[in-house]
Amino acid sequence: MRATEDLPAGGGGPAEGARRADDGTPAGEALPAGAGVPTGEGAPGAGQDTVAEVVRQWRAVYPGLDTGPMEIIGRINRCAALLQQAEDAPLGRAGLTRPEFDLLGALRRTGRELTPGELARETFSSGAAVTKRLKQLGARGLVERRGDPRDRRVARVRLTGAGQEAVDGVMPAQLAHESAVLSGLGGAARGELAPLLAELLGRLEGRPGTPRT
Amino acid sequence: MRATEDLPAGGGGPAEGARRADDGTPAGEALPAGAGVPTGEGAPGAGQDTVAEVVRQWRAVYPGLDTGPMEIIGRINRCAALLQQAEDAPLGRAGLTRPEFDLLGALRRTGRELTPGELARETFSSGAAVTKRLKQLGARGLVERRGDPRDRRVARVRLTGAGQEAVDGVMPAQLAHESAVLSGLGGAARGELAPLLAELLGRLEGRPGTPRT
DNA sequence: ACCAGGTCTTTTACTCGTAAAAGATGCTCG
DNA sequence: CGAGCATCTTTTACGAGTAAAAGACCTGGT
Repeated sequence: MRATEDLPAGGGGPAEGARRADDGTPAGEALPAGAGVPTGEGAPGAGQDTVAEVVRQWRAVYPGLDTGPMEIIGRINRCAALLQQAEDAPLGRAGLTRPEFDLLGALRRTGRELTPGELARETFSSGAAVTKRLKQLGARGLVERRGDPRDRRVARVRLTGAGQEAVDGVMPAQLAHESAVLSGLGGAARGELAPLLAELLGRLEGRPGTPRT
Repeated sequence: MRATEDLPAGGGGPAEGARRADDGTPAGEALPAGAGVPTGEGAPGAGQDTVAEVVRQWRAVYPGLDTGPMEIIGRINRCAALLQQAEDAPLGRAGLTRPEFDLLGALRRTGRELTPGELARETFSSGAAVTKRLKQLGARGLVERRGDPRDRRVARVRLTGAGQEAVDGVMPAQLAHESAVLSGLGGAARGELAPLLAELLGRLEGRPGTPRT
């Protein structure tokens, strides 16, 4: 997760490697956030996820440890990974990657010009990454840049007409696609997940949250 | 996304790019999964997450669209991104990245020798990535490989004593760290999240789920 | 005015992961 | 038996992201 997103996918902002892109996570560290248990496995039934089996294996190895956190964190990580693969079909059709869409989306939702630095913060990515993406999106005619007259260090980036059309053309399909991915989830579950995740995310964001370079 | 994990983090398996993050998410596509709203924002209070603000912006732009999916998917992506940054402190201290830990963890939890292909499936990463990690972990003396006598195409990988010590030394700290990250989340919320995420993950994994190369 | 220090963006060097091709075996079937 | 195809792993080529340094530009104090 990377941590990239801009919202049709539900929310936040820019990409990440969730990223992760992974980041996914860059050269961070590597705790056990949920290795799957892709191998055969006995249980046939529904409702079995790979994380459950991995947790079972770990408990057998370390009977004394509390594996509770794995069941939440591992699942979030795994869900994010699968969602990012499944989620991006409409974007791919439009010839956009998620980080690119996140950037365009930030401009569209805020409705104003943004500087590269602001875009980096909105999309939770590094300034260097934004520079590269702007170069590509500019070459494709989706964004324009002009210098700020007041402060010549600063650039101001805005969507072109084609850029806005691209976002407006993809967004409905993206939201519909995400809706489809979540279908099959009981209505009750859907209603409960959002607030619970909001609480968790609020806590996580409370801490400074490792600002980007 | 990346999307790498092996469990202490809660779950699933290997990385992803998340990323991989990914992003994160590798070169997938880019729906709006939750661009943050890092900018000022008016609301001061607690319980405000960045995704909420992004959703608000999108709704203002597209009043007719159902932004519900964003509130779940965007938050999952953003949580995964933040968790992967916050989560890996103990691993870093041990000199391991998460993908490396995922690999070692797969060997530890299964308790047997695995082939590179099996490791790739367990850790949800590509075979090429496993090859590279095995080279590094082998050079550090954490894993050993020997040829399978029956089938010389196949390699068999196992933890060395040092490798097992590394996992056993880090795992408790990692779980404790993850527990700390989740503290602050009400006990009720903690109890509800795991089964809800399990249901979602089960659905997501039901589909083939883009097998790795 | 000048200069030390800070801000904003881009560039550079590097790492990591992937996809696709290449190698090396094993297996089946005529 | 051996040709052709499948399987397992590694290699190659490349794209993307990051951190850190470099550039360019403001600003406040003296």
